[in-house]
Amino acid sequence: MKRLLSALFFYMSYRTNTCGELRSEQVDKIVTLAGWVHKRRNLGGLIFVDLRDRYGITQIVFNPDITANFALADTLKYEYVIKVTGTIVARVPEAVNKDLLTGAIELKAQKLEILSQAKTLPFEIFDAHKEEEDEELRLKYRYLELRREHLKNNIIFRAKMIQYIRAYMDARDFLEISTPILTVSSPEGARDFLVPSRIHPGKFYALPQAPQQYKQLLMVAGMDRYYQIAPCMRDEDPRADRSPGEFYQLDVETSFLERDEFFDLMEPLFIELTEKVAGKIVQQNPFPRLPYQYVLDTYGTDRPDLRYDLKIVDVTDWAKNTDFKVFVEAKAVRVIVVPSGAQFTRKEIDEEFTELAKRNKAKGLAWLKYTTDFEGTIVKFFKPEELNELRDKLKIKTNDILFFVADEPLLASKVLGAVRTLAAEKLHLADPNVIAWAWIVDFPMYEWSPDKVGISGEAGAIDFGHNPFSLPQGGLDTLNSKDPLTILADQYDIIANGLELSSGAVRNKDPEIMYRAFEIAGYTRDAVNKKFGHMIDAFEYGAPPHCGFAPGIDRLLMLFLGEPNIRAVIPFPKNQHAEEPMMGSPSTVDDRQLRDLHIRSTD
RNA sequence: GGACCGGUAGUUCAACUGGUUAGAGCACUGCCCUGUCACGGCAGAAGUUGCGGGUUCGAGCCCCGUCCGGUCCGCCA
Repeated sequence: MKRLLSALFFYMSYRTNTCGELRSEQVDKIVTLAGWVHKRRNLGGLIFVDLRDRYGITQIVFNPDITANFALADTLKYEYVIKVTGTIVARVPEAVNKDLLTGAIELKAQKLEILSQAKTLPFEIFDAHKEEEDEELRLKYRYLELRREHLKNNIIFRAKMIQYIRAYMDARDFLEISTPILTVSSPEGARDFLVPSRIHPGKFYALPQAPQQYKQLLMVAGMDRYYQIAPCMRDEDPRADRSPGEFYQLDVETSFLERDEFFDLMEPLFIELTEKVAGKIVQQNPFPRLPYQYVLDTYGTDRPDLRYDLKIVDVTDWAKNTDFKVFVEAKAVRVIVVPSGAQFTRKEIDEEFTELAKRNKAKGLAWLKYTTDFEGTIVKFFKPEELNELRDKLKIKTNDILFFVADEPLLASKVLGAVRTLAAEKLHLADPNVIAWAWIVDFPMYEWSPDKVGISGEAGAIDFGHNPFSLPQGGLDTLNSKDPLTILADQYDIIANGLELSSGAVRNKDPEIMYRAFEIAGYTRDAVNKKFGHMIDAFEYGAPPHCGFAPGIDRLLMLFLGEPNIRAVIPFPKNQHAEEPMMGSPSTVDDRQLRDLHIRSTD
């Protein structure tokens, strides 16, 4: 009986194969395929249908001599869901479609069944290379857009990458542990999403911006290797590379590892993802470990694209001895030499480079081309021997261009950093198949925050540079003896191709160092106890040394897939106004729900 | 919160300097077609030019307001 039922089930089953797997080897087999009508070509007495599912496309032929219900095939429209049973046949050599993996064969349909009809579509599925429709429309019908090749492949890639990460972590004794979604406000800077409590009138949960405190408490709990594909929620405005509202991180924390041991443990993951999952090339292995101040000076940003060299050089000493007043009087003069940059036209220099420099708050952008000799509007301010000295010092070659910024040292580098990016873009210096990973280390513990109100009541105060739970290098002694703005933290970033993927840190697990670190940033002992009492408390019951990081899953996908827009790697993204047009979130709720939550809307 | 760009058929776009009945591809409807794979051919339907006001003999086009969308800055690891 059981066997009879299963035989019957097989006979009645929706499909025996997928639309992506059939090859010449399966010729003469009788199969059943199910999927969507991707294209149809109705020749009158003969109908071709490209049948599509997640796995691929197979051509179906309906022929009145073979297909029992041929008339039904005449009614097929785009995106109908159908089930077809028939025989696999080899195509004649002239009819082989080389663009299709299944192009050597076709399915000769004996029986057709329509499983679901489809209305006229708001946009075409097969026309996937375009994607020019209004994004609002595409987001509203995201389930249709997800049928398109490009987006479908991105989402499949996403699943594969996460699967690879899980296997990697599992093989290294990491435990995947879920932390609460309903939690309390976190110390990080972004605005929280709040969830009103029904049971506690006037109180709110917060959605996690990151599971930062939980993962540290897991270390105290002895779960010495933790990870999670963690949802993070932040109520901030979106950007092309920043998902509005929510995103995912590979959240990681480990105990009993020095910083460099942690790097050694995690680096192979990024190398394997680059090479095995994304099929790209790792530029440098092991990853360079560059100090924060060095990259800021040399590339004008803490997340330089290292696929190309183009370093910024300080020439303040040289500039002081010239007669060019702007250079002599400036605090610093920095220069970037762009090989082959002499090809940039005056229009490009004025309208693109100088404009960019001004947008970045430079007063101007000086430049010199070197062809047979130096040329440019500022040549007249220098003596020949000064220019020769510069040429030798910077090893300038024919057809180089030099961009100078004279300003505060940091600003000069920052502006030239933007110039560097633009020049590289225009000269196509970045190889899209290469990923240049690097660790940026030694971030400052504190920074000057002009907007923060200090203890004295006036604007401007010392604030944490990044994560307040980072360990200051040198510990308590350093905190007590050095100028706070010179103290470095055991804090690091991992970057690639100009994208920041994660920050991380060796954490501060010592209550005394914590109190002192917060004190410098203007928090009293009481304030720290009130806000982080549970953390301090936990650290007093035996806390292991621990460190971790949290690379953004969506950013990793953008990097591997070369997507400039983060929404192309998220199945159901929110739009620029943090709305989701398909489901219609956020939405109003009825009065009764609000009453239950002790909430009244003022709008 | 601010700056810039945009909004014409289901969709992607066109419409000269303000001038006839706002056009084309794809999709859609009907007909023809047995080897197509961006199939082909014939015919057809489809529009409050985002919305409101103004200037003009006349506005898709110019002006004012407003709504919506995109990009960037502010914000944000």
